[in-house]
Amino acid sequence: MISDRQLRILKAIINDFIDTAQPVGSRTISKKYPLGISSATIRNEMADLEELGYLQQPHTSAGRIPSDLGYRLYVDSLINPHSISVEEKELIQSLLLHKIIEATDVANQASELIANFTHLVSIVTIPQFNKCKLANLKMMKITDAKVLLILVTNTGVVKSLQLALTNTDQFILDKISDTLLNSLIGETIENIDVRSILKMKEKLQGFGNIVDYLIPILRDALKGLNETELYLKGEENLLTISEFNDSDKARQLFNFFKSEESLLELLKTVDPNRISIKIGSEIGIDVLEACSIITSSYKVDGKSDGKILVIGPKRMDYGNVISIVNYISNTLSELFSGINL
Amino acid sequence: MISDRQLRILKAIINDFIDTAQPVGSRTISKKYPLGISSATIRNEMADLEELGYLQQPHTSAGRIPSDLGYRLYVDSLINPHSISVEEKELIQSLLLHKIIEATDVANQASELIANFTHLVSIVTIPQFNKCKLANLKMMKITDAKVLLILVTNTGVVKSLQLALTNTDQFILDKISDTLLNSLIGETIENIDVRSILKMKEKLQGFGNIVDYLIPILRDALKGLNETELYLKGEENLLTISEFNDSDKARQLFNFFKSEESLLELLKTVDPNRISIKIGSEIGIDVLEACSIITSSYKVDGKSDGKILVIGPKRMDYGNVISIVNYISNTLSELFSGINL
DNA sequence: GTTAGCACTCACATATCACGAGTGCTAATC
DNA sequence: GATTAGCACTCGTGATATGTGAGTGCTAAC
Repeated sequence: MISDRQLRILKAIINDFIDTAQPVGSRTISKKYPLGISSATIRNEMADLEELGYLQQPHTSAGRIPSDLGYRLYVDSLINPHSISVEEKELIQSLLLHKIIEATDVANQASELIANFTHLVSIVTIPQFNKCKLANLKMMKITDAKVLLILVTNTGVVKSLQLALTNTDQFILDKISDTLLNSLIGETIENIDVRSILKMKEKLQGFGNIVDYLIPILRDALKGLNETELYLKGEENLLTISEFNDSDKARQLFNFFKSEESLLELLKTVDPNRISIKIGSEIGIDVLEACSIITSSYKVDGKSDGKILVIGPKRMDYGNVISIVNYISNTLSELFSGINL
Repeated sequence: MISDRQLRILKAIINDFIDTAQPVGSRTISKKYPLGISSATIRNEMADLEELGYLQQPHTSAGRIPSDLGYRLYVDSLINPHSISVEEKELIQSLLLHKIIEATDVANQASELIANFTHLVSIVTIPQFNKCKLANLKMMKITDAKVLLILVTNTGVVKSLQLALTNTDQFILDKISDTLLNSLIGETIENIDVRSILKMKEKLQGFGNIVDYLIPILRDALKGLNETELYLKGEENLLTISEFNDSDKARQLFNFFKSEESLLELLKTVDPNRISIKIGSEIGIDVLEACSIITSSYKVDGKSDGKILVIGPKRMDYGNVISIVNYISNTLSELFSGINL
């Protein structure tokens, strides 16, 4: 087992390393942290902590740095609780709750906010639109060949889709829109299948051929809605992180972030039920060996749906990141559940 | 004056430098380029070219690199004409002309395309929406407190704006939308002022108080439309460019790109009438001293409006970039003028 | 159990050196 | 007179040696 004093020393070492990015020596600890013990004693404890696997030495005559196991212990029991300031909360509220209407904009803005507050890389996905219920629907003529289909969910999320529909008239589009809305309102988007559209064809006797033409287009358009979209922000922050300012490391990470498949794969591993932290090798991805990932999710109508992910070096300010992720995920949950709309 | 042979040598040197990023020596030129003269002769000519200011020597015993003046001569008269392949054209067409409907998406996609094709940094701005004519308009209820105003221009560009409007009914919104559209159709967005909205108030006698409430909201929403929006893509490409893989240089550029004001300032200098190239010091911005910028613009309804900007190292493949920028700007001009819609 | 003291280690910074790519100049050649 | 071969010279780069110091582990004293 690990003693109380060892824990305090470990915490001091990790805090110092998070600050300085340099291997921490025993003298540094004894001078900077008021533990009331000499550097020699700390040296002994450090040797023990290394044997236990919580620390490691880059080379014989260097100080210690935390191992993944050390970080694990740290995040599980040692991080300083943090809470974000009122000003930050107000900024988040004002940016997320006002002036934004499309789900994509919300996710985009949220991701930007997280990246700016943490100075790390952030990913936010938008909730699976097709699990929401339809609340409003309109078709608008755009040009002679294009029609815009606009869908609004009961959670206040807007999606617009382009349909290739020639020779239509706005009057007819309005009629069809109204009929469609009346038959489909309250239905979840994913349940809007050809069957339910066909049913409504009867009600539109006068417009038979347009409806025939519309059905497959509508079906294809709705199918496209269940792709996961993700919003990645703050890549540029990687450049200011000493771990990655070897431009090769940075490039590797940039390339990883460029590949949407890799990111989707990574997103699949997010535990939707709680904030979770993965450290270095725990992530299981070579490129991210030097990183830690903090994940969370937010709920739409009580069901967990959208995901939040922050990627940074292992020596990140976990307390701070957690509090920000937490606050944003709560805000998004409220937002998409319509509480604040 | 500069002789024909000197021109050929200068061209060879710049081409080689663009390839290798290394100072070019006389022997390299004599071996790689079939100019039919010996390295000694080339050496003499290079000394002359340096005296004329077209070349410079990083240090005494190194080869030559082009000066800004050398690049200037090169882009003015020596670049190899390039034309993009049919496959590339098709890719651009298919990505820009299909599935996209909002102006923001078009600019976003175009910028992404340019960045991918050139492996450089690209900026595309969207046309001043408020100079276009209104073609369609609808208001949609989203939640009890929010209404979505959707505007469509005669060029097929869609903009949606959120209005804070409580206690409305979709039926009333439809009525108001129709009346608004009827009075405003064909009007340029910037001409839709309070006066014209007021005029239409008469026609909506039954909805007096809602209209009163709506007018200031509408005015504010329309005011927000003339902000320049810009889409920056390809920053990550900077990392693979040897000029910037000193992570400090890269960071400086990333910071520059982060600052929207700097970029808007830069965009102001774009000559709307033709493709233009600025090299290094010609740009007049310290951070971009090592860069060249290629700018162009595209037209909406015959008036030049949107801007395109490519930023890269001085030793970029000018011919290639020009052809891509050219093609994209033409495609966007067509797109926003509705020819292909 | 704690701490002072000391020999030891090793990354990092600095100085030194050899190499070679590239130059300018001169003299021979076409 | 233009071109080219030849050669001494320059100087950045990369390799090698050297010194410094932060930090360690261990021992012995407290």
